Amino acid sequence: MSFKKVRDAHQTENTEDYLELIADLLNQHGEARIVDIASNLDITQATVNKTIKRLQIQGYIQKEPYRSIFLTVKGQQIASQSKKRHKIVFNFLSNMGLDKKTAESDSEGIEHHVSDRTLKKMNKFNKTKKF
Amino acid sequence: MSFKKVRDAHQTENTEDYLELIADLLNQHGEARIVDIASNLDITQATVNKTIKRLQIQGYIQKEPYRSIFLTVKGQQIASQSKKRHKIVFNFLSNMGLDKKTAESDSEGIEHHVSDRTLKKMNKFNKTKKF
DNA sequence: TAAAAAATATAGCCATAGCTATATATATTA
DNA sequence: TAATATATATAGCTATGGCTATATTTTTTA
Repeated sequence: MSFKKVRDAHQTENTEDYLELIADLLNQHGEARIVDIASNLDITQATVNKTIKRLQIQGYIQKEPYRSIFLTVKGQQIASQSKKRHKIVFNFLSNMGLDKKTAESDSEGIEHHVSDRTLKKMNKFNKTKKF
Repeated sequence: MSFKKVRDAHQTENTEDYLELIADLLNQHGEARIVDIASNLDITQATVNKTIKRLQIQGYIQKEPYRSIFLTVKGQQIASQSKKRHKIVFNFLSNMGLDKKTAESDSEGIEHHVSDRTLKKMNKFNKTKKF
């Protein structure tokens, strides 16, 4: 076993969740606001504000004070990769016969822990219905 | 989406990893020591010591100062449930055609994010090779 | 058994992600 | 436009899990 740097992994997870959500909000509403993120993640705006600051420092997002949020190229890349992974996992779970709700909530957790190898198998199965 | 209490989830993950590992060490070597846990998890003994203290306070393990670690009934229950989940996920990934190494490392991450519903599907597939 | 080595414990540091309470800025509406 | 409502920001608190450095205890070995 090797759980090395689980802490880092968790931060990466959190980062990916934020970026994916921000991308969704931008697509759906043309803008991503702190309130929206807070309500989606079911946490307070203060917490979101703090994390947004970190994401900004780390170069994933671009933002002016009191203005809404945009993704940098770096942020967009992470968001689209995450989205892609998410979709593959979601479709795979659906193809296993799971209901939408379960497939959705499980895929949110699982997407961050699936290697490229495994993802490829899932993707192949989604397309061919065979392993 | 609902990532409610992700932080709590992460602590649960960590707890499960520790308890599962402690159970393994007890089975394999008759005792679970802080050094062993540290080397297995690739973290320092000081960190393990601190977490062990939390697990003790939370009633998962029993331990005297400078002595090795034992699981309480509560701790054993979590450990065996985790182990069971882990095995199902590992077998499922193996049955998908993934190599041992990938199946092992992916299952460690995934086991904490699989609902009972999904677990059942995996288990059924492991037994019947059908969904 | 006394010295050396190994294991455990503790103190004190950092970063993160939660929270509440409060201040400030922006947007809405009367 | 002025008042109100909404959104954002900040301060300060908690708990966690990392770390290093250092003390203490236990075990091993010379």
